[in-house]
Amino acid sequence: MNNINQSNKLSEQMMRGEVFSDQCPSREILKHVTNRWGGLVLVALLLGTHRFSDLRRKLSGVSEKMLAQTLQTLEADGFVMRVSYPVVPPHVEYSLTPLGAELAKQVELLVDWIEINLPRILDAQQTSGVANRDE
Amino acid sequence: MNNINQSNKLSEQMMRGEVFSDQCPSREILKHVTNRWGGLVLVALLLGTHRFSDLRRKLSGVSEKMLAQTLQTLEADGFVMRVSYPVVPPHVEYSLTPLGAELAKQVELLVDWIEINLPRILDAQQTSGVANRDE
DNA sequence: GTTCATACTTACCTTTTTGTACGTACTTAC
DNA sequence: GTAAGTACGTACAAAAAGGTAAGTATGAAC
Repeated sequence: MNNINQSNKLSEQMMRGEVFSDQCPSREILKHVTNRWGGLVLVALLLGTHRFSDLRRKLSGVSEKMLAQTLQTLEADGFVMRVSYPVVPPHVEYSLTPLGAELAKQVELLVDWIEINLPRILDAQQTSGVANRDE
Repeated sequence: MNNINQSNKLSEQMMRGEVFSDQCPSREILKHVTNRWGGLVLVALLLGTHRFSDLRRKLSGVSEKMLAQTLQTLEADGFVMRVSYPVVPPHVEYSLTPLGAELAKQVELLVDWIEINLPRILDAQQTSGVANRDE
């Protein structure tokens, strides 16, 4: 359409054909981060170590099952560290690994942008003239 | 646990209790951006205006239904602009609004981080010792 | 005149994700 | 002795998301 588009056709491909293509492992990671609770857990842990129940109370709406599952996925990805103290009642602490902290900061930027610009967005939704069937 | 955590308990709440609480509209927006195709479409459109079929070819794996649905949601949010030329065969162009471009850049940062750090992540997955039941 | 391309919509079905309710094991508080 | 708190696992159910295949309208190429 325009020559700008034409000229970086190759560089586009080089720089980031990856996520666009199915099969790429980054799509999987992105899913872990962008599913219902993944991102929220990461951002919550940016504020420091939390126990399981602390997180549950903080993320209003998570079920125990989902929180456990989310934490396990993030742990398996190497983003979250789990430390369990063998006492009764159980005491388990979750924190970010250095890798996880970097990721979490990116997620936080995105979430922050949305929160900060929420008024603009809500306004744009009004004036877009396009109806959202659901929600 | 630590006093750092204690001391910003209040400021945490002030600054970003929002997404953590259910009910907040930002959660909805976040969903539009983080579902299977939302983020990818935004990032793709950062490279310029695209026609429907261009996007379809670019995002390997999207069905027409999903692409149409995703675009409509993003349009309703005011992130994407749709311009249709009444010719035959149909010709429709999609591009980012200024608001959408800002968002898309944030998403791109996140996606880029994942792509760039994929080797580190894959490595961390190996050494995490935690198995992922699915995938 | 049959096929192709465009940008969709619709009905229907499958997969994935999320939730609910319960169980466990142990201890402290009432 | 009954309830509550802790950090989960598990079976089952519900909901949401996604996919498939077809249809629509129109004209252009073969």
